[in-house]
Amino acid sequence: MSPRKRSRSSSISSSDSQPRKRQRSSSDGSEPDKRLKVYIVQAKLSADEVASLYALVDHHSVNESLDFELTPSPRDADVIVTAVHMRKRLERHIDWALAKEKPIVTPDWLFNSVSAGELLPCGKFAALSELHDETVHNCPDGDDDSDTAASSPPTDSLLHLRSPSQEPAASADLDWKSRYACCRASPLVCVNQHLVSRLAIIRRSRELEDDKISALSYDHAIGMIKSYPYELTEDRLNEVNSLPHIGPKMISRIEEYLDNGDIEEAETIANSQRYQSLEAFTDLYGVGATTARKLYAAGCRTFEDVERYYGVSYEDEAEEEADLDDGLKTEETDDLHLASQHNDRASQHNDRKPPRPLRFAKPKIPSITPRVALDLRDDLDQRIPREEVQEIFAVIVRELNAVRPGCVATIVGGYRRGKSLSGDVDIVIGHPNLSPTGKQVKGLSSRLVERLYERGLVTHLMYLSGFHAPDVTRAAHWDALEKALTVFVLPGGVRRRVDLIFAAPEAYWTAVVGWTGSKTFERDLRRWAAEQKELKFDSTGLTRRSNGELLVPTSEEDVFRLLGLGWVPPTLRNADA
DNA sequence: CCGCAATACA
DNA sequence: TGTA
DNA sequence: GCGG
Ligand SMILES: O=c1ccn([C@H]2C[C@H](O)[C@@H](COP(=O)(O)OP(=O)(O)OP(=O)(O)O)O2)c(=O)[nH]1
Ligand SMILES: [Mg+2]
Ligand SMILES: [Mg+2]
Repeated sequence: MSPRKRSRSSSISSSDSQPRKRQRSSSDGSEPDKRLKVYIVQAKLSADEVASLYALVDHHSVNESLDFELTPSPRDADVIVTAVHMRKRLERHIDWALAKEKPIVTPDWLFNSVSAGELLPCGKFAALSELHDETVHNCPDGDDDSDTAASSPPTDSLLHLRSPSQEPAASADLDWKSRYACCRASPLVCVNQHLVSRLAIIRRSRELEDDKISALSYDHAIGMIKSYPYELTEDRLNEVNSLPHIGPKMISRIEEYLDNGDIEEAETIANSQRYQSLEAFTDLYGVGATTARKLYAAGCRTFEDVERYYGVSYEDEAEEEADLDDGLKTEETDDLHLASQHNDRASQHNDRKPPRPLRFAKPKIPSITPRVALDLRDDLDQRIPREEVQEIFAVIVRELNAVRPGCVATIVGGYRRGKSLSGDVDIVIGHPNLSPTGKQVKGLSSRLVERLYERGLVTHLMYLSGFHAPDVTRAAHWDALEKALTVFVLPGGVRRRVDLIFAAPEAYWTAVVGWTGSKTFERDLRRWAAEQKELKFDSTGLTRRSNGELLVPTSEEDVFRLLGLGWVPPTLRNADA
């Protein structure tokens, strides 16, 4: 989202970069394609285990740093995975001379590498002890021979360097003049970034003031400028003027910017008490624009005011335990509740719905209340460095594989688009092959969250979907996704928002696309699908509008193909400011 | 003039 | 109304 | 605020 300011202290410090002269390296340093070829010896593996391994490998998986590929021939393999431990047994599948030239590892090497987010040293995973030395020598871990073993800086090197740059080149038919963000290439930082960040202030103000349509217009204009490949100058005005979503109003904004190096309204807004207060209030989880305006109208200007308003700290939480999660609890001062229960009276007295949605097991996981949100603020308003995102991801994958081995997971959200700091961690979890309607994932959501909670890794649960009473009135396959929105903490660490999205196999790739963003990119994907292709796209799937037929993509690229779109790598989906 | 992404859940 |  |  937008750069969060350190609220609190005044200092206006507009630290935005000035109009750039810097050339962005156009070639975008893509790698010479380092896909690691994996050969899997099926012997001694159950069908399930084989399927799991194939799933891991086949879906290049986990994050962009690891890129596997199945190979049908051991001779072409960079690594051979087997559960066989004896020479005689292995020789039935692989020529011994060949075996000595390859790293021969156990399936655990693959799982653990995926968990760690990097290729691990093979030593501990040698499948045959008598080939241990050869295996170590041929191991694809780290960089060839330099053998810094990658063990000292555990989850770094490979990952950190490779993730921001992206893999396959963007499709040729991207067009910066298109009116859909999903047809354009939008880098994280564009050549006119300073202008973009000024427009973003106006946009944000419109949003806070509940002028959604105006905000949308600025979203569109910002998106156009983000993908405009030239530095804006007077002589480009004509060209820019002819761009979609750039009308008279936006042109006047741009002209003002070119003349004065800034936009006055943006400056005024940014300096206004109201804007600063509203912006700060919405940093509180559960406080949106509407609530922020109400707080402001109630006289609040600073966080101290809000704390007072909601009843200051301490608040013995003795009575907190007693009440159940969704019975309304008249909390806080009479007027402003954070978004919460607005049970229409109908269901209030009516015992229609399942009396107990089968409450999450034993010790209830704390949910979010206004007080909790205030307590969490100091942690949650800190943004998350990439390295920590990877760390959190590795832990979650580790726990996930304990709960359901063979799952595939991908970090999505801003991280995947290359942001160096993220507001939260978004993870899509799937089990790409196997089982028609996600029997593998259903219910996984609560099981994983329970486990994380028991281990002290999840402290709060603000949202959990996935239990379904036999409610008939469910149109599409909305149950193709389960979500858990959590507060997660590594031992001794800062508490972080972590979103877990569990996808049924047929929804896995649309979920990846749907959760990679950016937000404007997503809206335009849906618009494109509807307006140009008579398709309906959302993170649960892609359907034909005529007959509702479900189109099931087999890869992320396939999602774009089915939509009739050129490939846009995640790092070029940054259509928002 | 009308539509602008999408939609279940708390 | 807020959330992804 | 803009596109159709
Ligand atoms: O209204 C929304 C909000 C989110 N998303 C998708 C796109 C977005 O990229 C993704 C993850 O949402 P999140 O709020 O985590 O945003 P982000 O892009 O990951 O940025 P941040 O670094 O703030 O988490 O979910 C939508 O499609 N519509
Ligand atoms: Mg995110
Ligand atoms: Mg998120």
